[in-house]
Amino acid sequence: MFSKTCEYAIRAVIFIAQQTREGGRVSIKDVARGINSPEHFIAKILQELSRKGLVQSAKGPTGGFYLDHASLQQSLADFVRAIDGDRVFSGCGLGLKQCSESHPCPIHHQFKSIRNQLMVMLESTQIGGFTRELEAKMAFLKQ
Amino acid sequence: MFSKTCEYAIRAVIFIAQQTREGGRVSIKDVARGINSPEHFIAKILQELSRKGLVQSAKGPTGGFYLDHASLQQSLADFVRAIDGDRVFSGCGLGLKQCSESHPCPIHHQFKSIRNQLMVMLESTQIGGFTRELEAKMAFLKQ
DNA sequence: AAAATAAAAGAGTTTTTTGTCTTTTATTGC
DNA sequence: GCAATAAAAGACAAAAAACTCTTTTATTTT
Repeated sequence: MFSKTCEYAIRAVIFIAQQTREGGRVSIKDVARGINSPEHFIAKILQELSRKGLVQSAKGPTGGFYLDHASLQQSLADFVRAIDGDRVFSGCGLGLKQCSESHPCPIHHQFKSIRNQLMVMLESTQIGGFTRELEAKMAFLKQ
Repeated sequence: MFSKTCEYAIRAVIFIAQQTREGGRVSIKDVARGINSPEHFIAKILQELSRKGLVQSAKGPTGGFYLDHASLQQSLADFVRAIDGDRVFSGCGLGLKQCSESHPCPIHHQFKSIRNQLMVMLESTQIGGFTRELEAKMAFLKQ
């Protein structure tokens, strides 16, 4: 569904949101440990998200990653779009470039419905909304 | 959503179903032209499906690919499973190996619902069921 | 100012996926 | 039996995705 990069990105950002809920910052090392991902790989991904303004970072001692008020309210869809683009939401299920309402592939309409539901779900889910479940160990970000 | 291999596979099999609806066979060349795919690549894919008994083939002059009665009734889900496995239907949205009902990722439940709908859709769609739309040019397999 | 810390940047490597080319095997029609 | 046809098989090649390592830059603390 999503690229590995995107999976790591979402897990990382949810992790950062939880870890920094009372201010503070979290280092790449801790993120990598917290979501069980390759350290340098997740570093690259967070750099990218940082450049796009979807996560915040600070260098030096006491530095690390965190989310400002705006970032905390971004939806999962925003992060997915930033990493994987919107092929997830609008690409043809059978890979046709020209697939559209007026030139549909055989499963166009069925797929459209599924993809729309996926999009609604991702649009309506805020990245900062999982903290409680994670605290209560009712949800997990690794293994 | 699906691998390129799987996209080609589905398009190819739908094409074969349509082209051979009154008996007869269709060559790899024609399949490749009909769905606009790399000839040798789709050949590999059909070989694989042939080995698994999901499409039928015959060598030599008058040879080619076709679908027997059983294959025509297979669902899209069967072909997807044969190529991409069932990660599409059951894999974790965030890539966690251990994600499950009792050890869920934060979006486990939401994803499960979407994936189930995808599965129901693919299970309830027969590969041989698109012939009419294709004939009427209300659906397309290339461009 | 110097040392320590932590992200940013850049340049790889490895693995997987996608795609190509050549040879072999089976079947048909003459 | 021979030539032609078409799929099967196997070995490569290219591109993309996933991952690693090293150096640089910015910041803080002492």
